[in-house]
Amino acid sequence: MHYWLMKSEPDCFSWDDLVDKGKAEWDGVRNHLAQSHMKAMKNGDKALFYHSNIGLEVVGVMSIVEEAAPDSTDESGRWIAVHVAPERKLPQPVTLKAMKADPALKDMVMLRQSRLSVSPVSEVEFRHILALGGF
DNA sequence: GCCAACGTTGGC
DNA sequence: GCCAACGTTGGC
Repeated sequence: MHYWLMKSEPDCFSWDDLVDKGKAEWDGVRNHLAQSHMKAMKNGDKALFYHSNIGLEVVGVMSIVEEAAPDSTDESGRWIAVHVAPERKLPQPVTLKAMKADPALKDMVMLRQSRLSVSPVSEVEFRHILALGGF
């Protein structure tokens, strides 16, 4: 089992949008490193859903329900997407500020490479964020 | 193959 | 609205 963090701008696609849909294609990722992370995802892996630009916080946990397949929004055939489903909403969102201030999270890939929209999270980091979020 | 110019992302 | 980081493009 591996853990990930995936960013979305909530005015484009939010946690509530994902809950409404029940399952969604995580499409539109056009960065090779982010793509390689998505290709490494396995069914059952967990991913943190992070709201970028507006909110700036981790709001919930998703699971990967379909592994990498061609991105339906891509006509070139070069890009892939995975499908995700909501698992649980965090009782308390975990803000970027809180993550930056926490020594236990100082090595998080998303903090080191802020522009990367899909990044790996260690199991320790994942559990720590869930604890901060009220689990 | 290098590098300057430019575009995009994302935090502030 | 600005700017830093970083990816991409195109001229040489």
